[in-house]
Amino acid sequence: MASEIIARPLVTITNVIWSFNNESHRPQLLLIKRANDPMKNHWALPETLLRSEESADAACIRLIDDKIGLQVPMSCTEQLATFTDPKRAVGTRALALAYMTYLPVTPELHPGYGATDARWFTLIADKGDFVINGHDQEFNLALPANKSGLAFDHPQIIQTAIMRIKNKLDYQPSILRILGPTFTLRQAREVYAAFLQTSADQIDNSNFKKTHQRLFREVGTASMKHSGRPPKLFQLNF
Amino acid sequence: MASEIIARPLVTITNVIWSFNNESHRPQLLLIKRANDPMKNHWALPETLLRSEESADAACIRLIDDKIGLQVPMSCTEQLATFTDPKRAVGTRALALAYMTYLPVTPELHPGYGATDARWFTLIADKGDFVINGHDQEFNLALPANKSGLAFDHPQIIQTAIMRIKNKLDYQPSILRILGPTFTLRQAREVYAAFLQTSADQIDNSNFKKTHQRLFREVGTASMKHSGRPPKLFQLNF
DNA sequence: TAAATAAAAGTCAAAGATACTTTTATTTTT
DNA sequence: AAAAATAAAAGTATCTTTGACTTTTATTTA
Repeated sequence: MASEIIARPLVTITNVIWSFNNESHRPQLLLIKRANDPMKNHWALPETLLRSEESADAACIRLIDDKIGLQVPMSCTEQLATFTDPKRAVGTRALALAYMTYLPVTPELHPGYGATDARWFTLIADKGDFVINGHDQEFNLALPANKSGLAFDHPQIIQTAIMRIKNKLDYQPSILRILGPTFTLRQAREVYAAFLQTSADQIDNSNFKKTHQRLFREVGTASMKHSGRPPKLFQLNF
Repeated sequence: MASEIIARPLVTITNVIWSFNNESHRPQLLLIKRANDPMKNHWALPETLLRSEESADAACIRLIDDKIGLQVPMSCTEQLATFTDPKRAVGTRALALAYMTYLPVTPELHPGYGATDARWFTLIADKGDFVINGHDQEFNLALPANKSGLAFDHPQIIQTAIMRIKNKLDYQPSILRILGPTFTLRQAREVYAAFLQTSADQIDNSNFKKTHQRLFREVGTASMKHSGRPPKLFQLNF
């Protein structure tokens, strides 16, 4: 068995970075426009190459610092899955070690580090499909990767991310970290609604509180500028 | 930024292979005794190196064929997680792409392919810890990797596998595939009991059926040799 | 000060889970 | 062959959780 058939692949850390859009009240994710080949000028998930003396966790934290200048703790990041199709990258063998990051803030974006542009794309539902929308274009994630316009197998990675979040909604909704350290029940319902493909007011506030109260605790009352009774503030229990 | 700092790691496919022990009525997993360095003579999970033109899924199927001579479909295998600590292997950089396989049979084991021995170890609970037991020794998975006697970070990988199985027990108990194509409710309860650290008769049969019946369907009645009413046979719905 | 608003808090019936009992189909013992 | 033992299915009653809906409360706006 010749040793040259053993793979020594490149390993890209590919990160699905989520935050919350306070205007549209929707979750959003970060895409960058690639400055270089392969897939130059295509929109893609932020990536970096794993380095020799670095764990994937550390590379993921470094990626976030490089792309958006934020030093986040590991607690807002988790491993998603590893994508290994030998043809997923063109011309070279590269594994994608996919991560997810829940940002508690929505920072201003500055292109750089291999990107000519960087934007937030909001998650919307369209006839049962998930679509990410922003910056005068949108990508339907149900389309095959090469049809969608997104680079590589990134539509599939994002789809996997969405499904993971959806599955965890009822026992460990880490996605709520995008709302910051504290949040109202309405905000939580807005996030849930996006992943369940419904609207926040289809989810009854009282029932939502009853069925999820083990997951968060009350930490005070918000001082709202809008009319109506001020909402209570909650914090995740985990 | 010098290009030599970019990692070109080896990638091992590391597989937690489960089957059911019909004597002890317990789930068991496969360990091999390593024939070569690193970690020569240590018990370890079966592994293989990813090849250049091969997906990780394909490598995992190949590993099972090499180690136990079985051609299994992808449906009995799933990706677990990727372990990337730069110090997890000695002397070289190697990622472990961990998988789980649920074997519907318990084949005879024949050492070979880098192993001087290969055995089934049954999963048992000991004061809240999980322990794997067999072949006149046992490994406590709660101990730090280097204390347990198992190679590399394999105790941590097995622990991750157990937790994944436990979390899926109530919505997609793929682990029941180790019982073969059909199974009785008692057998299912035996598997559940092992991961929930209790005994099968602590789980009420009638209630178990009611709360899990959406997951399996009746496909007939077993012809049992033992005394008592013959049990019904079930099949997974997914 | 009254109306409008938004959210919390409460109610009640239906569905689901849990502890427990009874019945049924089989083997073993007498 | 009948009775006892066994193991599993099937059934029952109570308690808990969920889900649709109503009422109350705290705030802003008219």
